[in-house]
Amino acid sequence: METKGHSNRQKIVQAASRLFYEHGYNQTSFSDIAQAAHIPKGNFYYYFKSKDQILEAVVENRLEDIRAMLEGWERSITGPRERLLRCLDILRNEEQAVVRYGCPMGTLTAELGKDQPALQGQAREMFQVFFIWLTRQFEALGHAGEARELALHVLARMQGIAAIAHAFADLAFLRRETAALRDWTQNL
Amino acid sequence: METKGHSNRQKIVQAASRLFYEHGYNQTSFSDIAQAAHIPKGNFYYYFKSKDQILEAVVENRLEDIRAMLEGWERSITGPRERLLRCLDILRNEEQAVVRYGCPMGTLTAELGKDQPALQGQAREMFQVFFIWLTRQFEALGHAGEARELALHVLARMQGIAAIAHAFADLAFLRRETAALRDWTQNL
DNA sequence: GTCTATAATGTGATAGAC
DNA sequence: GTCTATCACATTATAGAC
Repeated sequence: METKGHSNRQKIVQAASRLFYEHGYNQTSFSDIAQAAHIPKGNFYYYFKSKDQILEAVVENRLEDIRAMLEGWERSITGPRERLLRCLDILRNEEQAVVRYGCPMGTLTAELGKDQPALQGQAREMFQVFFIWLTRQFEALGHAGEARELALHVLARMQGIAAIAHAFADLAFLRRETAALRDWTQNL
Repeated sequence: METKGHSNRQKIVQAASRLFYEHGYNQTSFSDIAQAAHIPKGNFYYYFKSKDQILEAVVENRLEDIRAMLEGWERSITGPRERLLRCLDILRNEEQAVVRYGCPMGTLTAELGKDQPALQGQAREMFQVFFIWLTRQFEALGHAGEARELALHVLARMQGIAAIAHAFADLAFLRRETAALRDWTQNL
């Protein structure tokens, strides 16, 4: 339970999370993280025994953020359709980052899925949290029988938008396709 | 012009292409490639001066394959709609590999897009070739005014399917969503 | 808890004999 | 053209002083 944690530990996790997103997990070295977090290299084996464990902490940290965000929407947004639309807005709100670095969940999961199955299992959990939340929204919308299929469909559409927007660095495409996905959700 | 090339050079390119796909570019070392190609490490600086140049050759090799495939369809398949459907079939034909390793173009472009812009430019060319070909099919289908948008839409849908199928190792999802994309194409 | 020094390994790359 | 030996460097990781 690292609910709070020491300031140093938090600094490491946040620096690592950013670097993993911007440069990828394998391309980020201990030295990179230490430098970005302003922590001497050797010191941070006090907090983490291996690079794997930093990723674990990073994913755990992101999961907490995602869960807090989704639970916040459950409380602050009344209808399931409005909640779904709010979810799609992520792409627009993060459009600069998406065009530059892709989707933080998608690119990490893809990278680890190649040959680090244990680590990918961790990363996939982020998708799982979204999947469960989306499924609940579609059920509330009256699509109980196909809620899981619709949830995966939306996840895939969002991943595709992020992937192509990133590949072509195409902001207009991201906006256009996000709008189309909003329309699809409206007319569902 | 390495149309044919020495047997050794071809062995290196093919081994590297497979390893880049299965383990990622950054996670594949010179030693890995040398071992897989049964070529002594030192020897292959005779063929390539750097790791970048191997990637360049790999992408060039894949581009030739892609172009040959698309041109083959132009000759062997009469209607543009049938050609589009044939293109979607890639996902089904490669379903095992997609579930295991994701899309060869998408995962490579995503990896390099993080912080190797020069190399990403190479990889993106593969998407570009598909994009141009798809655009031509939609024009032939009578959608000249929105052919480019439709082409990118299809690319994104395919990328999304591959990404989620890979993330969840979900073969049923891949088949279901590919079928849905086929329907979309049929009714266009 | 914090930091320095350094070990052990693997990396991309080179020189030069055959 | 082919292969051996090896370089310089960066990497993850550890031991131990403070």
